[in-house]
Amino acid sequence: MTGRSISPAVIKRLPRYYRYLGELLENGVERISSKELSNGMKVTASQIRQDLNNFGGFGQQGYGYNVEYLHSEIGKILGLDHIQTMIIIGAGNLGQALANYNFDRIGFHIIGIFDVNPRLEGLSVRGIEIQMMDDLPAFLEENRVHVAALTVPKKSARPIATQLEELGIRAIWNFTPTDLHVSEEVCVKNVHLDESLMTLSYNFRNRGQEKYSYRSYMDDKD
Amino acid sequence: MTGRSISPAVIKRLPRYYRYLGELLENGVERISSKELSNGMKVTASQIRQDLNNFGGFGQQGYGYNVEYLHSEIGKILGLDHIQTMIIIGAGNLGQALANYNFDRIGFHIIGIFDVNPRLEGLSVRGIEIQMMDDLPAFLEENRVHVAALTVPKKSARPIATQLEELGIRAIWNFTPTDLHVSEEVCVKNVHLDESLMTLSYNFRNRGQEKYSYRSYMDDKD
DNA sequence: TAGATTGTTAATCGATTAACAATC
DNA sequence: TAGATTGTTAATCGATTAACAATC
Repeated sequence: MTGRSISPAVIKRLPRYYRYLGELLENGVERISSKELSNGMKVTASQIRQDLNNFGGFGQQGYGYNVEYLHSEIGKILGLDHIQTMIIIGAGNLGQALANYNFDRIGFHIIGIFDVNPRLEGLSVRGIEIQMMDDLPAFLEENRVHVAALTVPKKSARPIATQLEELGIRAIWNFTPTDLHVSEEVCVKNVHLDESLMTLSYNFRNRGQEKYSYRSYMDDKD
Repeated sequence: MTGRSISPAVIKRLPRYYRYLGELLENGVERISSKELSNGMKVTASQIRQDLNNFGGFGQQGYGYNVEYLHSEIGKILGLDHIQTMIIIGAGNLGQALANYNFDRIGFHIIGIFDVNPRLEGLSVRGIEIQMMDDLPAFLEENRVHVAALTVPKKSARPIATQLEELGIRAIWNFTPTDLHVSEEVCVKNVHLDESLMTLSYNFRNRGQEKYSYRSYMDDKD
């Protein structure tokens, strides 16, 4: 369980498994085989078994997988089994939209929103008061923060990322349309909306040219 | 230029090339070699040359690439060389945030916002009046729409996607945390925020375990 | 026990990297 | 011309799929 590191391709599929299993759970499905999962998710059964076996065997020969158990195990792998805290840096439209999104559902609790605009000071979003960036260092002294979502204007993205790193933040969810320059210590996950839209544009304009394949699912639609 | 279809892995990298070249352009850089690009973008020079050669040769031996030319050619490949229209379905926080995001910058012009909530009727976001879903069919008769961004609640996502398909929409930018069931005719690009956050969570909790590699850039940080 | 389905090894496929001849 | 750097072919690497023995 220690040495080998898991391929990013595998990691990227786990949340989708997790979500699908969650839906099965809601529908009262107790057990499922890799073959059935394969049909429902448009992934090969072989890949599902390979993926899961990176983390140990969760199934049983002749039976398949227990939905509830598998769901909770994948949740553990993804770190969803305990509450993590998040702050939002940048209280603009996107920042406020994130604050209103229910990430508690997957174990992420938003405990602070920060901005530089004094006109926003004291306003609340979903019961969380917007604070000034100057207050951030003190806030981080008092509160353990796992993830910072970055929704500031492009031009302030890099300096603020540097500041966050200096303040000890080790995971940044980056919504700014730029690449951040932080040390290898800091995990960055980009949500580049413009790039996402551009690939949709490409696929839209060249649609019909791809030969259909199972594999294309994740590549094309994500 | 016709037959072979381009790998999704290549397509996914194009927007990032485009963005980086745009920055070089702003900084007045006229020419660049694949080696220099490689250094700046943390991708191998070999990969850059391979990627570009899927679309024909944009460079010149002994010289490298003309930044402006390459930027504009990639823009054409991605369909950014002419204005495309977009509507937003769901005028909640996320929908409004998208309406306020400047996608005109990359050639996408938002021409309509729709919702089912009558209390939103007549309100404007960035000068665009929110219309009722009932008005959508008539609107689509009058206006050519290339892309529909879907920012409705999870439970209405699938029926609305079906409706959009029936109304002739052929590209959906899906922000709902679910997979849509539409025909192969319709291009779907998912922005699954919850899944994105989950992979960040995984990487954050297992940080330091990956061996560093060039390749990991796109996989880890996107 | 017989049937089903996993866990896992082997085969295939595709994507990345390396190398180098072509050529500006 | 000599040097630089592309376009492209070949080699490597990794990820997906297939197959099957293990076993519930």
